Amino acid sequence: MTVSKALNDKDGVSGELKEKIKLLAVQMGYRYNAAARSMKEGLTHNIGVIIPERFTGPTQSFYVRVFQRITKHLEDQGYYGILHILNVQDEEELILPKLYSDNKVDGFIVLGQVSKEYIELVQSMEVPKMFLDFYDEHSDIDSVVTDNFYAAYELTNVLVQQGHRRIAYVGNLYSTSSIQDRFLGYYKSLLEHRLPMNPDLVLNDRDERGTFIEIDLPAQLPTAFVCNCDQVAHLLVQKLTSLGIQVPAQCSVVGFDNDIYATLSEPKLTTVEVDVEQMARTAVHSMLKKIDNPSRSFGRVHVKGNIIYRDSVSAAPALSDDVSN
Amino acid sequence: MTVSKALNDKDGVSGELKEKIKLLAVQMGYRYNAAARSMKEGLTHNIGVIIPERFTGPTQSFYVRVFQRITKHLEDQGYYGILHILNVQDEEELILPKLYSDNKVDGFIVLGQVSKEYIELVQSMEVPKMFLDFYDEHSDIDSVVTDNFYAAYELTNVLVQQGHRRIAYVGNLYSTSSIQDRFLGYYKSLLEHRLPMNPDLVLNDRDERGTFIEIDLPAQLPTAFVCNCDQVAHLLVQKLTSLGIQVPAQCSVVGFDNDIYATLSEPKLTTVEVDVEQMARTAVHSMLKKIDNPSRSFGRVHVKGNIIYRDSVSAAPALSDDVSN
DNA sequence: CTGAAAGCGCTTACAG
DNA sequence: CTGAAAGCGCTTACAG
Repeated sequence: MTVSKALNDKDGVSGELKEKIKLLAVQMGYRYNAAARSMKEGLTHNIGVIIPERFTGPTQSFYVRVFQRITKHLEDQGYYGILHILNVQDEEELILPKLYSDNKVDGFIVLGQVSKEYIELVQSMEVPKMFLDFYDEHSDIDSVVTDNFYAAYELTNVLVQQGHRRIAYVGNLYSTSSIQDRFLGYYKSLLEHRLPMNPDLVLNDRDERGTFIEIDLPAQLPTAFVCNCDQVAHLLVQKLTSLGIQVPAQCSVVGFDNDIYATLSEPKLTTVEVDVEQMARTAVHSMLKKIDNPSRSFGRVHVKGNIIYRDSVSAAPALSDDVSN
Repeated sequence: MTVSKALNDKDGVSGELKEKIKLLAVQMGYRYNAAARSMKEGLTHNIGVIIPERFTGPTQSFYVRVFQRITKHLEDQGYYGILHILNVQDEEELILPKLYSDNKVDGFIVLGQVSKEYIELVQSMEVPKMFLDFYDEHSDIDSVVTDNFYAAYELTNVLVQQGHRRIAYVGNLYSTSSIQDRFLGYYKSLLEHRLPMNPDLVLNDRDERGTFIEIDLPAQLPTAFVCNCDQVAHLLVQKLTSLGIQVPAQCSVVGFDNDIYATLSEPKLTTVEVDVEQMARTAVHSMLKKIDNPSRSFGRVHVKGNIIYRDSVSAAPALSDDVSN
C-alpha cells in the first residue's frame, strides 16, 4: 500500500520514505505491472489506431510492409504488435521505449539497423528480442536477414553475363550490414569472373548519418552500376539521364529492395525483392518460441531474395567497352 | 470455472454445456478481459516492434507520420497506440479488429476514410472513437479534419491572382470527403472571381476503388490544374512533360498534402501542408476526454493547413490564354 | 462432468 | 503517516 502510494507520488507517505522506496525499486529492477492496474481500473491504456490498407498500401515504406506482415502472424498466434518508432534522439541518448519499463510487452522485434550502443541496450532488456533485417558483430543476437550477399552476387552475375566488365558499386560500406554484404556479393561475382576490383568504382552515396549525398561519378564511366538500394538507383538514373546518358542503352543500373522507387524510376529497375512474408513469419515464430523458453537462441537466419527483371539492364555497349579499356 | 473452460474449448465440460455457454456469452455481449489473463499468466501478449525513425522518416506515408504524432501524444498521457492496418477484405466483410473483441484497447482512432458501412460498424463498438482526416453524413461522429475547403479555396485564389482563368480540378468527387471539399473550395474561388465552372475541366483521377486511372486531358488545355493530392499532381506533371508541355511555363500545377511526391516532382510542387501535429493532438485529447466521460462529443473539428510555395506555379501565359478563348 | 477456492499485482476505501 | 483487507476477472490445481 505504502509502496504503491510512494511510487505513484500520492499523498500519505512521507517524502523521506518515498525516496527510500523509489531508490530501492530501481535497485531491485522493479517494473510496473500494467496488466494488474488495467484489471483493477478496467482500462487498458491502449488506443487502437485503424488505418485502411489502401492509405499505407502499395507506396508505403518497406518497413511498414514488414510490420504489417509481422502483426498478421502475431495475431494468428493470439498476439499483438505495438509499433514504436524510435526517434533519433532516443537512439543517441540510449533511451528505451516506455513500453518496456511499463511492462506492456513480452518481447521486442527491432526492425532496421540501430547503433551498436543501442543494440547493447536492447540486449540488456529482460525479455526476448529478435533483430530483423540486420545484424552485427554481437554474435549472440538472434536475427533474421535477407541473404543480401547471395542476392547481390547473383544480380552482379546477371550484369557480367550481359557482357559488362566495368561495373561500379554504389553505397557507403560502413553504413549498414546490408550495404556491406551486398557489396561483398558484388565483389564475389567480380572475383569469380576474374574481373579486377577497382576502388574508384566503389561510390559513396550517403554520409555517416544516412543522409544521401551527391554521387561522384568516376571520370571514365562504368557500363553498369550495382546500387545498394532502389532509392539510390533511382537518384543515379536521374543523374545519368540529366547528363544525357541513356539508361540502359549506354549504362545499366540495378537496385535492391523492390520498393516504390523501383517502379517509379524511368526505366523501371531490375532489382531484388526481399521475401517479406518469410522474414516476418520467421521472426514471429522464433519470438514466440523464445517467450516459451527464454534460453532458446536461433543465431542468424537467412531468407532468400528474388531477382525481379525489369528494364534497366541491357547488354554492355560492346565497342565503348573495348575502346575505353 | 466451467464457463472459463467452455469458452476456451478445454476438456472437462460436456459439448452440450459448452455450446449453451458460448451462445449465452454472445447474447450477453461478453468480451474477454485480456488484462486479467495477462496478470494471471504474467504475459501481456503484446510484442513491441521498434523501427528507427530514419527508416520510416522523411519519405514515409502521410498516415504513418500522423500515427507517429498520435503515439507521441498518447505516450505523454500514459497511453499507447496499437496500429491496426485494416485490409480491404476485412473492410468489405465488415470485420472488426480482434483488438476490440479481445478488449485490448479503450478506444479507437480511425485514420483515413472507410466505407459508410464500416463507419457504422465502428460506431457500434462500445468504446469511444474518433475519426481522423475525414467525415461523412453521419452527423453524430466526432472527427478531426484539415480545413480542405478553405485551403483549396486559397490555393485556387493564388492561381487566379497569377492571371489564370482556365483552371481545371483533378480528382474523383465521389471518392473521399477530402477530395470533395477541396473541389468545393476550388469552386468557391471560381464563383468569387466570376469565372465559369466548366464541367469539362473537372478531371477524374481514380476509379471507385481508389486506383489511379489515366487522366483524360481536355482538348483545349487549361493553363492551371488544381490536383486533389500531390501524388496525382506528380503523375500529371509527368504526363504533361512527356507531352512536351512545360511546367510551370506553359501550365501551372498545384497539389495537396505536401508529401513525398511534392518534392519528388520536377518542378517541385506548390501545395498545402496539413498540420499533422495539431490534428494528432486534438484527436488524442478528445479521445481521452471521451474515455473519462463517454457522453462527451466534439462534432467536426477543423484544423487549418498552410500553403507551401514552390516552383510549379507561374503567371498565366498571357497570349495563349487570350488566343485560346 | 462440475464447482469452490486461491492467487496473479495492483488500487482504493477504511482503520489505526 | 502507515498498513490490513478487499476486489478487479481470469486460470489452474484440486476436490467432489
